[in-house]
Amino acid sequence: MSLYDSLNPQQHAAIEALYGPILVLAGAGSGKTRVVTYRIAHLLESGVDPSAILGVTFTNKAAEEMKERVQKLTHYQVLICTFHSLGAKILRESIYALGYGRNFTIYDEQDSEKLVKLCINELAHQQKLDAQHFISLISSAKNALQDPDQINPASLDELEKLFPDVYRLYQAKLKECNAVDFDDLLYLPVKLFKTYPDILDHYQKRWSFLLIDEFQDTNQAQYLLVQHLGSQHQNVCVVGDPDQSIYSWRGANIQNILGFESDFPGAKIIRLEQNYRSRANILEASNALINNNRSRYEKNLWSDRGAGEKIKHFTADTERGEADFVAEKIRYHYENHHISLRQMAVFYRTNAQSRALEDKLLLHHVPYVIVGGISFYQRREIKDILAFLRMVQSGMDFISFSRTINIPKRGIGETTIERIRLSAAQEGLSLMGYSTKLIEDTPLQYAVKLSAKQKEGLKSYVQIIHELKEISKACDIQEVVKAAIERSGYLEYLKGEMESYQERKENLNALVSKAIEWELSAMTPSLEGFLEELSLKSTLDETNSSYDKVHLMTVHNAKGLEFDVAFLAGMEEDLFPHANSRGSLEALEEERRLCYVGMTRAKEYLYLCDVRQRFLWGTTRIQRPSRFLREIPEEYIERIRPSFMSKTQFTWRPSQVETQEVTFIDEIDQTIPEEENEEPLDEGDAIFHKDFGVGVIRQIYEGSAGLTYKVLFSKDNRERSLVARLAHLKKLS
DNA sequence: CAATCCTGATTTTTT
DNA sequence: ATCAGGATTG
Repeated sequence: MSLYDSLNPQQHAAIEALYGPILVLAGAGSGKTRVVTYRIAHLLESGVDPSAILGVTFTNKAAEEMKERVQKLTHYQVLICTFHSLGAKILRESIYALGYGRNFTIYDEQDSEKLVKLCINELAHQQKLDAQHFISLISSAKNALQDPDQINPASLDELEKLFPDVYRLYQAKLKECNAVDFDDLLYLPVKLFKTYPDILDHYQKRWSFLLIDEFQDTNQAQYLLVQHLGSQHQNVCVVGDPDQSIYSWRGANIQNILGFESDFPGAKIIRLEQNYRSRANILEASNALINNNRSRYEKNLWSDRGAGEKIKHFTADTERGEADFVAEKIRYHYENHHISLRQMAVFYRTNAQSRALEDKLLLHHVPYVIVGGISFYQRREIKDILAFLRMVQSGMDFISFSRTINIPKRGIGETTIERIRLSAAQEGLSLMGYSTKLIEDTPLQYAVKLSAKQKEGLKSYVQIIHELKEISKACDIQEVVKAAIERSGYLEYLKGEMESYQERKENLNALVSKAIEWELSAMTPSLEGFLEELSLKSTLDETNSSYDKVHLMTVHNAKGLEFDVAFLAGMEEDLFPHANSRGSLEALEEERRLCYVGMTRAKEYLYLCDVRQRFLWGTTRIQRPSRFLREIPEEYIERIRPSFMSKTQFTWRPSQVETQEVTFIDEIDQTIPEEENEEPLDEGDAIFHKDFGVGVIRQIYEGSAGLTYKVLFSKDNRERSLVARLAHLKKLS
């Protein structure tokens, strides 16, 4: 079999044993994805039915990548999905046994929070309780598979006394809305399997070969899901690396990887220890770092890719200096090593750090893309339209009802909404069913009194939903989405807020495009399926990834990726390791694993940066270098002085780079003579900038590159420093 | 009772 | 800035 010749003996062993449980301990860069895809290929070659194979990953990105690679290798379609979409799939088919309808809605955190607040208000009357806190309590309870009755009251403090009641009511309300939350997607299937062995049996027979990726990040519910599905046939292959477990705060349990051996007796254990990714300097430095963790299984990753360059460590004065350094080094590698920008990445611990980096990259004309930043689907306008669509789908979904009923303004406020909810429940009707009766003047035992205006409004609302329902029966998804935007009068409603109208409108257009795209790609397109997909995907796919851009992301987001050049920014105490890990050895060790993940992403060049002074949490703080810097032996590190700072700063632009911001680069490059800026600008002036929109000048000062404006732009609330002679600023009013 | 205006907090990581 | 929560107004 020539296909497998390229594998090393350990990889080979992981692929050969088709039956029985296997635990693959795959170190960073040891060809894990390769093993999984080849294993699937081998299964198919041995005559296993493609529909009998189930691959489970942690992220959508990983699932898609693996699906694609299997498709390329074998030309078969194999079911590979995330834990959450697997849960959704199982529930769509079998949730009726738990008393929900199969067209249930999936609530995101915002939706859940609203519901939790309702519960708290109902139970705790005047008392003010922290909804966020209760949400996390509910989430951990579900991850630990605890029902409200199983909560130990002794473990609760004074403010948490009501927790079991809130949890119980919350769960009841979810059911009333025919909705499930994120955690339910794991929790309910396990419950289903426990209660109904025949349903479990069905799934055990359906998927007789399981492959689980990133096993170190599974929580209790996910683990039990795997255990249930695999307990009969035992054909379970799990792949993971305990050193890369970085989601314990979400309930991930490293012990799962240990427990595997006892739950699946006779499991074959295979270690992949050859790293094909990084240069030895990078790999050995990472090994040295992770060795500082006390609770850890010995492992020795090695690389034969040669020592490579030493890791560079740079200390900047401020976060702007740090960003300048990053931009400069990106330029250096791009020009001298001809490394494409997409092969370079900047990692940071917290999302907030991206601001300074973005500013400087823009200034230096370095094309970049932020991976997994602000979520597209969490934007208000998107959520509003989706809520309309959910009402079409279900009619019981209170959260979506209360979100949309007063859009546009119909004079129906919170109080009326709550009354409708209550009365509908008392009548035993769905929200839509009750509303229909109400406007038809059908005699009701519990009728909500409405003013003429409210009644008129409710009438038009019900009519819109009915119309959309008709359209959804007859038309494509994209037509329904378009209709939801048009019939609801949403654009007119948006015009009330002139500020962001254009942007929001564009987002809605993007939603329509997404619907078109989805229709083309899905095998059996349905509105239900479309909504489900959107609920489970937090970010809009970067379809423009064909552009050559530097990738910016949090270290968490970097897992599973690799780059020729990687920067770890903000290597400072209280930032990385994060302040919240102070005093907890476990949390600190997780930070260290996170740092390990970040470092091992780099193939050729790795930069670690820290800053003496950083604007953080509202103030400028003096920062100390991260302990992680000290934990890396000197021999692997080269310290860099800030002497490189040349005046080339503002002149570089990637020459053959194809970017979306072509116009931006071209325009900003034509330096305008200063006298053309006829209107003198002052601090406090409102200005308009071609690329950033409206802003206010916060400060004018003499910077290293000349007169500089510090401008706060309202579009994204970011402060950017603009060199006066390059900036196109028009004074407003 | 709804709509509008004001205040204060906001930043760890995410399916 | 934006969002949520609270007070005020109509």
